[in-house]
Parts: sequence; C-alpha cells; structure tokens
Amino acid sequence: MELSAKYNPSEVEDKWYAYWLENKFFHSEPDEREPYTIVIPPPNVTGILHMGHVLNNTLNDVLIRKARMDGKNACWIPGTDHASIATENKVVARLKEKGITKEDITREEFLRYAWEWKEEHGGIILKQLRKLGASCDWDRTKFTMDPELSQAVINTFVHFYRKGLIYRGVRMVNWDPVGHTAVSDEEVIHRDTHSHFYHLRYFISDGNGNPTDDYLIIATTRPETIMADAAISVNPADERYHRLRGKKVLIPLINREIPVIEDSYVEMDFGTGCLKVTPAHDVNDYEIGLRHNLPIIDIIDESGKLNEKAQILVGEDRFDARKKIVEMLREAGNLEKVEDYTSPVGYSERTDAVIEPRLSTQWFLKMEALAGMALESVESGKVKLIPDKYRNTYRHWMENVHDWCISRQLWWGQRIPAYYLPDGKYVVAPSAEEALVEARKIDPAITPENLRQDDDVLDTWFSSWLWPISVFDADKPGHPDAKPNADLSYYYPTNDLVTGPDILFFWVARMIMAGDEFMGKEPFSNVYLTGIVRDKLGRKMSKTLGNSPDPLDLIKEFGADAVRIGMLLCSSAGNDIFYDKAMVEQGRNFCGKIWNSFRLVQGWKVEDKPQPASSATAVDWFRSKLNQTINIVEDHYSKFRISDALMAIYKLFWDDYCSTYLEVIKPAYGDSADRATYDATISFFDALLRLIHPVMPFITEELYHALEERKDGDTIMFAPTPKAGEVDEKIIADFEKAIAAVGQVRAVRQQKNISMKEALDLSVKGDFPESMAPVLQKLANVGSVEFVSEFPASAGVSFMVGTIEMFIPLGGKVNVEEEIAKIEADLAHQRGFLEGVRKKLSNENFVAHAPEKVVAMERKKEADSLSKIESLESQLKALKNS
RNA sequence: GGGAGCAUAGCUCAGUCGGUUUAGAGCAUCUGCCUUACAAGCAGAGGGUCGGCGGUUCGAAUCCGUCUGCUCCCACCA
Repeated sequence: MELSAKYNPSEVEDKWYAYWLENKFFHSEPDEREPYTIVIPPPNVTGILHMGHVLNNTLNDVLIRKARMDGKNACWIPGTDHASIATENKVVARLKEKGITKEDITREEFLRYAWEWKEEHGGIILKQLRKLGASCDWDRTKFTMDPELSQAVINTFVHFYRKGLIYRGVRMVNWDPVGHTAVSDEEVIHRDTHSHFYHLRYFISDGNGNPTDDYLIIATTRPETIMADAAISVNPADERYHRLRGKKVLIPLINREIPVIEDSYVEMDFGTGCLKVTPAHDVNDYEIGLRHNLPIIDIIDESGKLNEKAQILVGEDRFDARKKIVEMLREAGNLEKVEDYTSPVGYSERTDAVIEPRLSTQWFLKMEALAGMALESVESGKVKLIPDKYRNTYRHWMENVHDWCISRQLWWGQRIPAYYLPDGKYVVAPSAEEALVEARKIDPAITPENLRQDDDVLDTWFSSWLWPISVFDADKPGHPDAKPNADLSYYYPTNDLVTGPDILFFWVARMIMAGDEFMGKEPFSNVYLTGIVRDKLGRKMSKTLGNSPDPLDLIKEFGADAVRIGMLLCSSAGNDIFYDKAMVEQGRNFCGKIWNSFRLVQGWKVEDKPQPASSATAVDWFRSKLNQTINIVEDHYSKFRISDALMAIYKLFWDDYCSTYLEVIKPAYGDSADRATYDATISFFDALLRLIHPVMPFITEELYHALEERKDGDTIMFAPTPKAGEVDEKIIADFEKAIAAVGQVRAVRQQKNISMKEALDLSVKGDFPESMAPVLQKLANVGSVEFVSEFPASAGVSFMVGTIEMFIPLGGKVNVEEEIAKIEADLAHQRGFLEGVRKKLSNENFVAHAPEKVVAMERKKEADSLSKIESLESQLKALKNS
C-alpha cells in the first residue's frame, strides 16, 4: 500500500468509520463472553456537540474499545434525552418566530410541532459523535420519549404511587417564570447577586385605617411585594417593638391595614428587626403565615408580572415594578433609605431566570427510603465514585435530601397518569383505559369524556433515571417482580459510567435509586466523574460566552484522533479541564509521528543477513520496555487514569520507539535491513498500534491495514490488547546508561561544535556494560569504545555517567579553562551532596532508627559520591597538568 | 452561614506506606541543526525555598496545627 507523505485524517476517518458500520463491528448481541456495557449519558435531543461531549464520549469510547480488545462483549448504548424544559423552550421560540404562542394552540398541535422539531434536530448530535469515532451500537439507539420508554416512565409513576411514595400537595415551589414551570430544588442555582436593601416606612394605623405620625421601618430587598404583605412580624423578645403589640400598620401606597405579629423566626439584629410577612412569595413567610393563620395574597402571575391583586403596577414585570415602586415610595415619603446589598438569589438552571417562590399544587416523590438505599450503595463501595472525593458530597446530599418535585407545567414529556373525576377525586393508572376502570369504581357513571388527565408532565430526570434499565427492557421499570428480558439480564448491571459531577445528584444518584428499586442491583460499578471543560482563562465553556470551539471544526482541521488526544492530554482525572488548542496540535503532531515512523520502516529493503549487535540489543531492550509499559498502562486503566495511560504510550512510541529504537536499528542510507530486526520491528509496531488504538481509532486502523494484507472484514478493533511478556530489568537499566552516555556525547558535540558526521573516540573507565557499546556507537556516532583503567594523557573532554567515567580525546578543540571550571562546579555540587549524606550518616539517631535498607542506601550514596569526587579530582589534576 | 477540596517549574499536572544519588512528566522557553521518516521535526540545555509560619520525627512535598489565597458543594436572615 502506497502511503501519502502526510497523514490525511479526514479521508482516512470517513473511510474506516463507514467500514466499521458496514461490518456492524459496534453491534453487540448477548453471547457466552463476559459483557462490558456502557450507557451513554444521553445528550439533549436538541443539543449540538460541545467540548464537554467530546471529553465525555472520548473517555467512553476509549473504555469501550479497550474492553472490546480485551475480549469482552462490549456494548455502548447511544441515545438522546427529551430534555423537556430545554426542548420546549426551543419549540416555543420557534413558534414565536411564526407568530404563534403556546396559548393559541392545543396541546396536540404543540406536540406535533415539537416532534417535528425533534425529527429535524434530534439526530444531529448522534451524527456528530460518529465524526469523533464513537463506537456506539447504533442499532440500539434509544430516545427517552420512545413509546416503550415513555410507558416505562408512566409505569414507574404508578408503581411509586401505589407504594405510597408519590403524593400531591400544595407547596411553595421554585417557579421559573420564563419556563413557566416549577423546578426542583436541585435545578435552582444560588448566586450572590448585587441588589439593594430598601428601608421602608410603614405608618401605624390609628385603628380606623388612617396613618398616625408613628411608623416602623422595614428593610426589604423586594419592595414590589409589599402589596402582598399579610403582616409585620417582630421577635417577641424585641423590646423595641413591644409598644406595637396589638397595633396595625398600613401598607404604603395601597394603605391596606395589616397586623403586627410576633414570631421568633425574626432575627432581632438583622435589618431593623421588623420583617414584612409575604406568605405568597417567600418560603419562610409562608411558614409564618401558616403559624399565624395569615391570608395568602398572590400578586405575581406565572410570568413574573404583577396581577390585579397588586392593585397598583398591574401587568408590570416584577423587576420593572421594583424600580417604579421605589420611586413611588420615595415620592410618598415612605422611603427611609437605600443600601447596597448582596444576597444569594436563586436562578433557574435551565433558563437562568430568577426563581420566584410560588405556591402551587405539585406532585412529589418521597425520597427518604430511596436516598437511604442509594447512599448505602456508595458507602458500601458497590458503586465506586472516581475520584472518591465526591463521596463526601454525595453523602451530604443523600442525608439532606428533600422530596422530589416531579411535576412540570410543560407539555413536552411524559404526561402524569393521574386522571381527575369531575368532583376533583383522581385515580392513577398506566393507561386511560385502566384509569376509566378505576374511576368507575368510584363513580360508575364516569365516561372517557369527563375523565380528565393531569396537564403536567414529569421531570425529565424522572425518565432518565431509568436509562440503564429501560434501554434494554422497557417493561421492567415499574415492575420490580417481573423477570428481566434476555438483554437486560445479560447487559445489566452496566460496568462504568462516565459523566460530569454537575449531574451527580440529578442523574447518577437517581439511577442508583431506580436500580435498587427495580433491579435490586446497582446500575453500574464505577462512576468516573470528569472535570468541567473550561477555557484557558478558567471560564466554563458556554454558548453564551462564545468561548467554546466547534468540535467539528477542530476535527476537520486536526483530525478526530488528534482531538481525542488533545482532550485526554489535558484531562487528568477529577480535575477541571483547561482546554488548550495546543493540546490538539500535540495530538496532530503525534499522528504525524506515528505515520512517519511507519513510512520509514515500510521503505526498507529486507535481506537475509546477520543481525548487527546494536540491533540485537535494541530489540531485546525494546521488547522489555514495551512489556514494562504495557503493565504500567494496564495499571493506569484499572484506576481510570486514562490521561496517564495515554502519556505512557505516547512516550513509549515517540521517545523509545522512534527516537531511540528506530535510530539504533535504522540501516545506513541505501543499505537494507536484516530479516530478524525487521520482523521484530514490525511486531513492535503492531503492538504499539493495538496499544494506542482505543485512544486513536482511525490512524491505527489505517496503519493496521497498511502493515499487511488483511482479509475483508478484518479490523484492529478486535485485535487483542498486547499482553505483557517478561521484563528484563537489567537490560532496561543498562540501556539507560547507554542513552545517558549518548546524551553526554551529543552535548559535547554541541558545545564543541562537532558535526554528527564526524566520528568520535571514547575511553571508558568503570562498569559500563560492554553489550551497550554498539548502541552507543550507533546513536552518538562513536568510532571506537575502549575500556581502560587510565585515560590517555591527551587533551580531551571527560564526563560521568553515574559513576562511570568517559573521555573523548579532542586535541586542540579543548578549552582547558572551561573544562576546569566545569569540573570544579561539578565537584562543588558533589561535595555538597556528600556533606549532606555524611551528616545523615553521622547522626546516631538516624543509623539507629532508620530501616537498614535506607541506611545501606545512604552508605552507597556516600561511596558513589566519594568515587565521583575522586575521579573528578584526578580529571582536574590531569587538566591542570596539561 | 455550614461543609468539602486544592495550593509542587511559565502552563497543566504526577509524586503510593514519610526514606530510591539534594523533586518528575508533557507542553512552553532557550541554543544548535533543512542529518535521506517526520521543521507538525531532530539534538541539547535552562527552569522549583513543593503557598507562609509553627510542630511531630533520625528524616517532611508527604503527617499534625495555624495563617493566606483559590475552587466546589450545601443553605429559607428578610
């Protein structure tokens, strides 16, 4: 096969991905092999690929490809998430462009638009994953709103309802006025937000609804809610306000009378010690309201605008209203002062709108028992979190969990299977038909027409927590006693889960709960939590900031393998990832290196002829080095240190194989290679390809096929991971000495400006392994290597490799002064070192307490140092005499 | 406000049970090279008081305390 001078990723990538698909290499069916299963963290169906996906899916693909080459039956389930809030928002936005609002159309019409949108955009991200090389079993692609998966969600709801864990209740919920829905506590992000503390005067009423001159001062951040005030509360122990007991005050501007009450919730030393109680718009105030039987006056509508109950500023957005009411209060003489103030404000994780606490009827799932099980799964180690620092966070959350608000005031999603009778009673059933049967038990006259299904849908996480089960067997969730189907029994539990720490609670914890509940078994054994991808400045990559490169552009420019390498290189386990394009460039350069190293070997003529000693040594050395690295790589993989595994292979390939091994065995220009060396070289290259394939699937497949004629349907994907053979530590140590010597000789060349073409002679004093002499000669272009007991008395340069002395005669090229200075510096360093060692050794406590091994090592250091000093001194003497 | 974590070379990070020739890697930097696989390259080199202070120990990047600076999670003082 003729190889182009440069590696051309785009050509190669498309070719092999098509080949893999054609041959169904990614597809898995249960068989007698051990399964290895990963479910993809389903991206939003409307999403497009960003750097976070690239990181996550690269890691997933590395794991799945590694498992496949390890002989396991590897199955990676792809799919997408319906993401109700995000998707519904997009559909709403699109309708808006057409001049349609949600209120104009029916639920059915809206859903038609939504599905249309899904069909158009739903596949995009999965298509993009192919460009990255993801080896997902596409035949098993799932969507969380596939009919059977949706039914699974409904069944689950019915299951928990019948178990008594789901209830309906009026609660103060986190209302998202932009998304027009309640969101769960976990979907609220608190951020310190700069605002103002408004000090307002509430005048005391004379008892007939008229203001007196006396007033009290309330400090509030939300003056626009005063019209919803139901009382003013002070602490019962606060003597400053005892005079107000039994009095009433007037709400500014609207002059409504409200009582002054006492509640110990109020902190005396915060603000003015007076709290305006607004039960409809604050969680704490709601609690106080319950205690004191206060009316609830809800003045903010579902879009965050003031309604007619506010009496003033009706129809104004809450933030506009705030600005306006401050002016009105000022004019009316009710504004005492305004202070700058910073306080935590809740924002919707999906829409970034400021959350409005709002009273509404919602569905909740009791979490206590489920969280208990899920906590145990992690505490017992049945589920391992990597890195394990997340165990603390996880525990804290599980021990402080609140009931889960699972209803959402949206249309896109699984509709809550609660059916209301005209009298307000309701039944819960997996289908309308069954609901009708249930309803008729209450009232035999019920018809399908007057049985009305709940309008709300379920939280998206209420479907994705079933993912590791429902992708295999959608009948199982909701039916803990049912027998799992063949796929589920074979593939469940999955092995590893790779995801971001930001959804540890949203998704991971809840999957564990669902696994416990429906399978009696955790859904995975290891959860590898990646970092968050940030830019060089440490900012989270986001569309709004525009600081995220388009992964597809990167793949086009550098190749998928390079992008994968780039991501992995900057992703040490458990830390945030500071994305840097330079890393992708490094990946591209590595591809080039691999490519060229193959072109070199491929170009050799091979003849049956004796193997040079240098080659024989290099082959033995590299075999050991390879085996040693395989062990290291396996160890890294077992600890999910993918970045370290990659670096180990990278250095083996680049430094050891290319820069060292190939340079040793490389025939002289025009010369041929011997058979033994060539065969070894090819087998090494083959092993290297297989070792790096999980990380760089494309270039390795290309070269695997270039390496020899392959049968149709052959692939590196199923070639076994190289197994480590014996490691000869001695040859590795010896070779290292040779490499060190080579470095020294090369340094001498650079310092003395001696070309690589000019051969140098070398005298060696000490135990330099003789077998390494040919390697040294080849790599440093050394003519003769002589083992001597005394160096010749000619001018030259000497240096040390460990305790071995080496000398290169250089005649007139030597600057004696310089050499003397160099050796003296060396000596000074060495003497300092010796002093340190001796100080230790002369410390009786050290000798008495330290383990023998350590003391022996210090003695060896001392001896070595002495011998070095001795030889340096003799070199110095020789120089000074010359 | 509560909790957790981090701080090692210019950058990103390793550093296991406290001891392995006075701290390692990749990238970046500097110097010299268009040497017939590769200048997206080759060869060589420089660069660190392991955040500060105190303690334990024969011995501390590593263990303990404390201070400083960051990060994350949780949280209903208006």
